[in-house]
Amino acid sequence: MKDTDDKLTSRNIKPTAMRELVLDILTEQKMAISLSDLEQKFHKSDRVTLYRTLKTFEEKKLIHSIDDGTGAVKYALCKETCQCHPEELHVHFLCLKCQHTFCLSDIPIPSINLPVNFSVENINMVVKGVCSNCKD
Amino acid sequence: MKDTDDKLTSRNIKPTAMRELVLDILTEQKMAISLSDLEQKFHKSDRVTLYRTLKTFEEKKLIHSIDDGTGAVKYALCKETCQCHPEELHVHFLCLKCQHTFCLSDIPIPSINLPVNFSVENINMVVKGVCSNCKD
DNA sequence: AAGTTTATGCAACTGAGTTGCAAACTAATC
DNA sequence: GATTAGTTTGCAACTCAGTTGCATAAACTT
Ligand SMILES: [Mn+2]
Ligand SMILES: [Mn+2]
Ligand SMILES: [Zn+2]
Ligand SMILES: [Zn+2]
Repeated sequence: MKDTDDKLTSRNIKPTAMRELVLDILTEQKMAISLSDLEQKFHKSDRVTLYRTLKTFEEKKLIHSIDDGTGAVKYALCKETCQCHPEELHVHFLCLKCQHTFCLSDIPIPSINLPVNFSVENINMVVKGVCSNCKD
Repeated sequence: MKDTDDKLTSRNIKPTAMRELVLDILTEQKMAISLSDLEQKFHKSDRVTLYRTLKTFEEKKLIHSIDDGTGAVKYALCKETCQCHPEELHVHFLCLKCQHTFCLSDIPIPSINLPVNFSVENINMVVKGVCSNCKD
């Protein structure tokens, strides 16, 4: 998996077997997945290793985390060049029927006029509703 | 506490001693508080009762909850007439220094153009950064 | 090869949120 | 005022996500 390795090394992450595997799984996903979801994609796996792998990936901005209020943080790949700055962030969508969490990568988070002397470092915007698949 | 009672009854919540007490504490707060925060305002209290009180308050839209990603949901009073519809919602702010969560009641959540056939029921928008008190 | 750093696996713990159940309390009916 | 029915409260116990410590294994450094 040369391609996978490159993605890891370009983010300064040492490409171990575990990490390649996790990155490949993340790449396959159409929606954001939680640590538990990830764990279940392995037959035998250690929760803590996966946990630390996700932490590393997030620190290095290979993935971003989404707190959609369901109780489990979800993760999804960042775009190649993403540095997760406030201007680069996108809206997320939680479907209340299928419980899937989508990256609305094309929808940037609108900028906000904060009160004076408040400064932004990060923004989490989660829209909840019904997705197109679940629309009756 | 006639005023407190009125607020409760107007939202169809039976005014018990516990509920009056909790509502009074919530009314005093300048920022949103968590269940644990609330618990610590009592000398002797039962976490579960407070938990259920907050749940009831939220169901009846006397308060709204804020998931600011700190691991503990915060709560704050709604405005008198609030029905917590998407158009009525406001932005929240988490200060990464003092960890306080503010209701930016004057800043409505901007409306978003969702992909076709996606519908909104609720939105959570939390801006993280440094508040005016913590600005160095 | 020996030594150093980094990653992994297992056990154990924390803390938020939640449920079940019995006792206490309230409101309604006789 | 006693009887009943419905609601609220308090306590115990549990779930589950997230986290830490530590010992082993693997990967780099000299
Ligand atoms: Mn995303
Ligand atoms: Mn608020
Ligand atoms: Zn759906
Ligand atoms: Zn602050």
